[in-house]
Amino acid sequence: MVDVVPGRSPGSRATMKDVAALARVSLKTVSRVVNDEPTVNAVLVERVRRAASQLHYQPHFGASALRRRDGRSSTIAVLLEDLSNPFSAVIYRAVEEMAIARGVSLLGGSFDEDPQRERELTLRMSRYRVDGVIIAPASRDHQYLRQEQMAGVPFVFIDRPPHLLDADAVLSDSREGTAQAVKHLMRHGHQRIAFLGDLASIYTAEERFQGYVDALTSGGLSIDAALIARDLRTIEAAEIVAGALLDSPSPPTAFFAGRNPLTIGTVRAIRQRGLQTNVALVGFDDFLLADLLEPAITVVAQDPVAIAHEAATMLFARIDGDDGPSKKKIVETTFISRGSGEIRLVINGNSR
Amino acid sequence: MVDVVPGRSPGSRATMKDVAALARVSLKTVSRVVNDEPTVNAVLVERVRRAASQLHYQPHFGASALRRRDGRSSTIAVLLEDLSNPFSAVIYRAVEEMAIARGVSLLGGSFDEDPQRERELTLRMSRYRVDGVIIAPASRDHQYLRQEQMAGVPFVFIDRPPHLLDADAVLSDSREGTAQAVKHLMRHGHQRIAFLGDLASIYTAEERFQGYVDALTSGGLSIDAALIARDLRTIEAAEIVAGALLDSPSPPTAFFAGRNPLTIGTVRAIRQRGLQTNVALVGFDDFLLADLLEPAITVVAQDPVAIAHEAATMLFARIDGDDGPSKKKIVETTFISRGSGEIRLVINGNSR
DNA sequence: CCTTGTGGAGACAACGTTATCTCACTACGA
DNA sequence: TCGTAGTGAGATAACGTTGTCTCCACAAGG
Repeated sequence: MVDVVPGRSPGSRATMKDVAALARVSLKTVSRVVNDEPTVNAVLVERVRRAASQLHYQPHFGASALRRRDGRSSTIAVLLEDLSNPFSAVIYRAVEEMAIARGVSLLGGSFDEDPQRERELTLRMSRYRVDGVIIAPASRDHQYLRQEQMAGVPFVFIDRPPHLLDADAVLSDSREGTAQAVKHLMRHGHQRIAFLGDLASIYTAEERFQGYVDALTSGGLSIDAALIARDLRTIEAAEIVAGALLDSPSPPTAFFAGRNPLTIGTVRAIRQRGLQTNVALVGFDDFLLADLLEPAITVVAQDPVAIAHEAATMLFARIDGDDGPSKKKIVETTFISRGSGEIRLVINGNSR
Repeated sequence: MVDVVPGRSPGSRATMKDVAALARVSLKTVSRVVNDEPTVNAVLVERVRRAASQLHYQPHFGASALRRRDGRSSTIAVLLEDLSNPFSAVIYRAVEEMAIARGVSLLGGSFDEDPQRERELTLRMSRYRVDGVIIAPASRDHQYLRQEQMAGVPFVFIDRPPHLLDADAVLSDSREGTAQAVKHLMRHGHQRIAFLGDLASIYTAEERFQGYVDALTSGGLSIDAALIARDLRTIEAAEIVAGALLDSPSPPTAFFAGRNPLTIGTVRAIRQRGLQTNVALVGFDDFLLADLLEPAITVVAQDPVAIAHEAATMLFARIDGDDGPSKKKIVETTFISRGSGEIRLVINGNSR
């Protein structure tokens, strides 16, 4: 069986014109059939269908969008911190699930906490005429998106709110979640609680730090700068810093780690020193296998699937014409006790 | 400061025509400036640039591609098993890095091992007129892509080869990697080695099973169907099956798990029974924290970044006109000993 | 002086599709 | 018999761009 179709040369595709010629109808009739318009005679519909399939006709979304009144590209952009990290990846996937039900495809991109890359990628998306954008921004100035909004592109911010821009947002309650976790450690007798955080320029990192401060302050503890390490990005950096803290003359008795890699780095540092049954640890964000470590790791879990569903729902509502005032949705965090966060302060061999 | 631009209403965008009018030049001159053609007077270039920026002009990729001779959409499709699993996510991200350097954006999609979804998503991509496709297929019949290839769309298969289609491929050496791992277990005295694998319909799952058979056969051991469990997809399923095996009258003394979730499920089953120092385990595919479990998990590691780089390089070469015969590239796996795979067979309390 | 060449810029058509208008034909009532 | 409404289908223009052709101004050469 030879898969060659008369009149088509390799490297080119059949167009409506070709289908129309083969089916002996006008271009417009093919268009009507392709778009399932009901005003076409059944005989012609059948003839067009047959011709289209014989020529392997695939409609050209771009050309169609160009001409259509609504101009929709059936495409949205999903721009996240790093598609290879689980938090971003799960969000992408959850949005994909909702988009596919609508026949919409996703243009995905990663910012890597680089504000310039955010700007370039996001503006680039407008060249594709995406119907909307879900964005976890790296920058803290989103005025440059005003023009895009005015051109009719809806934006939904996730994980981090818009700055200097009025737009929808879906956020986790990082501050409250962190405060709960730190208070939990305090209830277990800890007073020297170290904080490991990501870049202070990142909204969520700052929120978590504020939650830490909130908890200590509300418990009457003072903030000890020697126990605070910020701007940590990698497992390795956290491992080094946590190790240095543990080796210091007055080490912390508990850690709060503001992000997965920092939690893991801290686990490594604690393990290396054989302190895993003495030093408490709570991490922000759950991770696979947290329950299989010994002790299992207590965490403040986010719900990336819920965040993604909320964001996609908001975005599609906007695309469908919702022009009400911008909304802000907070998704609660969940505290999961597993052991590492329940280690009590031990002084001279006695549990307090 | 009001961000209103004369003549533009909300919901619409400036076009070249608008820019041309404002700059008092012809449409074509704007096109030349936008495309950096050198034959435009510097004064006009400046005037056009100013007008474009004043109107927040963003070129329309779609319209441009429609008209241009090459018809390139500056878009490729990256279609994987599940963007939310680390293997797929890392591949996506590595491709993204290479694409961004070329000014190409990614349309990403997940198949979830559903052949029909593969077909729908992939053909859908041709409606977007993507310049090329990287695909980790779910089906084992890719004849339906012939027409796409003939229309000039290059395909690069990763992780799994094309079937009934001539196309480039980048694969891991699953069979050899597995055989090595199973022989490693045999060298540590094991004769009853269980195999846990994914859907037999999946190419890599079948390859790994064959590697297992290769190793046993070459070592003179017989294949015991009671030790083989296939078509397992989830952590939970693996946990149940591994548990049942361990509880059986003649349990395996070692496990080979053919995929991350199966490895993790097996770890859980072994742990629950307190057998972690008695039963050996090697998993296919490395995972974060494998080294922090006790014992740490020995694995056959793949190199998703290398796979992605190879695939993207091949794809872009094709897009740039390489029309040589199809290529097949094998990326080697790496055996990483961490402890769980080095547990020796113990009989009556004596190490053999 | 005229011819020829050159470089810069505009006019126009076309990419593949859809919106709108028009027209031919049928059916039906007066 | 004719007019009228309704229906199905084609002709044409347009979406925002770029390829091609043309034209004009100016310079250089004879």
